[in-house]
Amino acid sequence: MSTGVEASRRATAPTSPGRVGDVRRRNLSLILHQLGLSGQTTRARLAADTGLTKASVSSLVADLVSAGLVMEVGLNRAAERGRPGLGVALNTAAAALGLEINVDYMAAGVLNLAGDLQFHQVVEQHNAGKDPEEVLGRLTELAGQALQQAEAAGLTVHAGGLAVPGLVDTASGRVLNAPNIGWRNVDIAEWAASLVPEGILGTAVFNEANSAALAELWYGHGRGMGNYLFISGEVGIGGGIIIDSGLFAGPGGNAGEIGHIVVDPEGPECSCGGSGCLERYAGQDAVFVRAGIEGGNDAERMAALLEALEDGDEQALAAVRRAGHYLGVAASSTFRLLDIDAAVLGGNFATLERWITPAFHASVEEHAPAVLAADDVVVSGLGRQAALMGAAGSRIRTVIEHPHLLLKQH
Amino acid sequence: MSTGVEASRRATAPTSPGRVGDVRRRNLSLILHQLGLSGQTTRARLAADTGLTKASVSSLVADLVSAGLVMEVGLNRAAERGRPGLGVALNTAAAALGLEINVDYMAAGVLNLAGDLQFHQVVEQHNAGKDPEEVLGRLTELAGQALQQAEAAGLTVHAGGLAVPGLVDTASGRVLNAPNIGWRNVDIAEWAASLVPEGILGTAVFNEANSAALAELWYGHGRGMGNYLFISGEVGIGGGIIIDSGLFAGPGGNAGEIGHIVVDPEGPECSCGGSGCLERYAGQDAVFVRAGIEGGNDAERMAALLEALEDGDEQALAAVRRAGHYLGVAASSTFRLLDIDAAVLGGNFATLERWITPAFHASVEEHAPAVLAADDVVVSGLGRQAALMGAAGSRIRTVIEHPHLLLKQH
DNA sequence: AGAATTAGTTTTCAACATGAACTATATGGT
DNA sequence: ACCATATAGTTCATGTTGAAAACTAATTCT
Repeated sequence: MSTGVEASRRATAPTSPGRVGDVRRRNLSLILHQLGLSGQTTRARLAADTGLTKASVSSLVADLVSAGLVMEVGLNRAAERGRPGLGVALNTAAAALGLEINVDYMAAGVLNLAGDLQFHQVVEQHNAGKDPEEVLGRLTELAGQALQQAEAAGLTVHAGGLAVPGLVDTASGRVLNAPNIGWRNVDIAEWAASLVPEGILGTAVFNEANSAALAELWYGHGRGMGNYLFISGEVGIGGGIIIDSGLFAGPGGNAGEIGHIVVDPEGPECSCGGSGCLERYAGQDAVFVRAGIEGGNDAERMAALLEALEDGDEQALAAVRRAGHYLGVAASSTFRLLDIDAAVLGGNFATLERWITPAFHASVEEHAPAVLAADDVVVSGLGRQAALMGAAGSRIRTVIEHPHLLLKQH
Repeated sequence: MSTGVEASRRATAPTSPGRVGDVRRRNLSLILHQLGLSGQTTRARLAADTGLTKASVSSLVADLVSAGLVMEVGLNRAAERGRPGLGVALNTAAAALGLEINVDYMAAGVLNLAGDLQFHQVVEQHNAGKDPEEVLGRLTELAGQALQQAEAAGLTVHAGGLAVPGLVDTASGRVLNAPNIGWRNVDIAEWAASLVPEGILGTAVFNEANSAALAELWYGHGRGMGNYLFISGEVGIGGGIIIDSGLFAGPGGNAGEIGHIVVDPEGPECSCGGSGCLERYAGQDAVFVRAGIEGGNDAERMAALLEALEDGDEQALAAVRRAGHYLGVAASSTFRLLDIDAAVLGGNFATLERWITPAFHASVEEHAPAVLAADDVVVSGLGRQAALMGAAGSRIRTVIEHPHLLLKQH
């Protein structure tokens, strides 16, 4: 007697036929997924944990081993009676390349199947207004170094992911509009295709905030949270919506743009053409102006703001409190609209944590009381690795969800 | 060479093993889904449309016929050469019961697999503050009449769906909080279980606005839209988010509560405990007060408002324009946040269409320019049938997505 | 009447997970 | 030492499933 759960957690009806082979694809993925949860384990335990039979697990694991996704790691002493199992684990030699282009830096790193960031390099560099070809050229170099290191360490890089601060069309590999670096309708599919020579899965483009939101979910403080709004304070304000332990990307793949929620219908015009957007109240520039901080590049101004806050400068404190207040307004609306009850703050908001979260909390309590528990606001600990790890992690997930793409036979 | 679509349209990794039999379940559903699109067709065309082989289609259709979900409808003259196909179609004798409890009426109807509303009855009745047992008792009577009519017409009612104006827990069959009828934490699972005697799928509870949003998608003006925000103006303001032709229900099943988006951070307190909520600006009571309409029940006041608007009463016009303006603020935020670009207005907002949509459009153009095309705001035509059809339709979808539940053997 | 064309069924086959039987390797008690 | 017991992993027969191809059926065109 069901009361209809299946109708609320909607799984849309299939539009393509199921083949017998789909079952194996699903179970290959299931094994990888379970290995991600269990770490090192044995075939017998995998069978018990997944509900598959021992026979099936053995067969599936054999395929995954020959695809280089799973490795055998000697005996697994269970310290109990019976024959000890042979240890199996995700193959740490399988990896994905993660890249990020941001306003004042670019970064590259290599993430293995188990989620360990193996190499990571950040290059400070101003990318705003630069020619995309030039920026991509330098990124190619940086990626090449990372790939070389990976190869030297015996890793196989199966895919790449690039995070950029703006709207992207992941499907076609284009950056639609990245205002903060001045890119508009840049097609990087061709560039991406040649980037990872061995990676038969190619290189995909992602939105920076969405990538960071996923990085928190998989590798950061969002682990185990399942549902939250990630708010990224870079030059603009980005966001990522995590629902049921997955990204809610929206129909076009660009949901989560919390920076252009209207927080005051009578508010000032925004660069997006609208008015009263959150970004005009809690964006980096808005806060600097309110705090009376002038001159220097972004990093210098942020340093000056932090110093002023440490010194108890009333103008700086008020500016940050105001940002937190409006951030809370936008978050309240989002919580109510999407039925979620937690937030993760990243980017500058993580840096400003001490001063911004009290105002944020108070504002949410005012506008959407009883939604947020005290410990449901978490601050990112991933820093500048977040977007890059999310982009690479998305590709790792692609491998975990579609391992059959890497099987030799067929 | 993929650029990673599969990573953006996230399909979370499986957590349960796939069996060979799952393939058939999926293909049974695929056939029903295609029949819903095609109407009457033939096995050969089904094979061409779905990608399955003719042999598989024949076998699947045979199962569905014996389950009473598909019927053969004589020859299908194609007016071309070759052997004519045997017509097959969704069995119009398979149906679901739809029910709605609202503030000042309750309704019942029976919807068949093809989406035709067979019986439909509305009873004007004030339910606010009444004892749930009493209301459910009267609804049982109404449902009984509908079921009797259905039986007399030879229909088989497989499941039921009830829409209520408030937060529900569909999984456990409870109404968590329905402020406008005064229900709080009412467990109706037991009542629901005994409602549809033959229906082995039971009766499920849904949120009224979400149900109405789905009704628009399947049977109303939302057909073919795929992505939109449905805004329901009843006593409160509800909403439903349709993404990729499915309901985005959120983690708890109650997403879409657009009525409590903050449209003015300095705004008045709301009954929800927050402040500046949309409902305080565009809710029924707020509009009546602004328009200077007093006395009478809701229906009478709405009639008075419409008369005043027709007469060109400036106060009434301003009140409705103001509601449209703030509705546009909340919609703008939603569009940006969720990356959607269309809206469907239902309930009172459909009634007030002529006066409210110009202000709505202007407001969206001001706060989120270039998001909305002129023809991307649509008005519901389903009226009081919307919620009921959505609730029944959700159960019809359950059958279409899980037809194996109704197969005799196994 | 016969060729052409389309619909639908039957037959054969390969992929796949299951379940049971079997082999392999450990521990613990006597 | 030896054997019962327990656990790990493999082998093999079986049932379900859709694909592919051959086949039968029904209609139109010439």
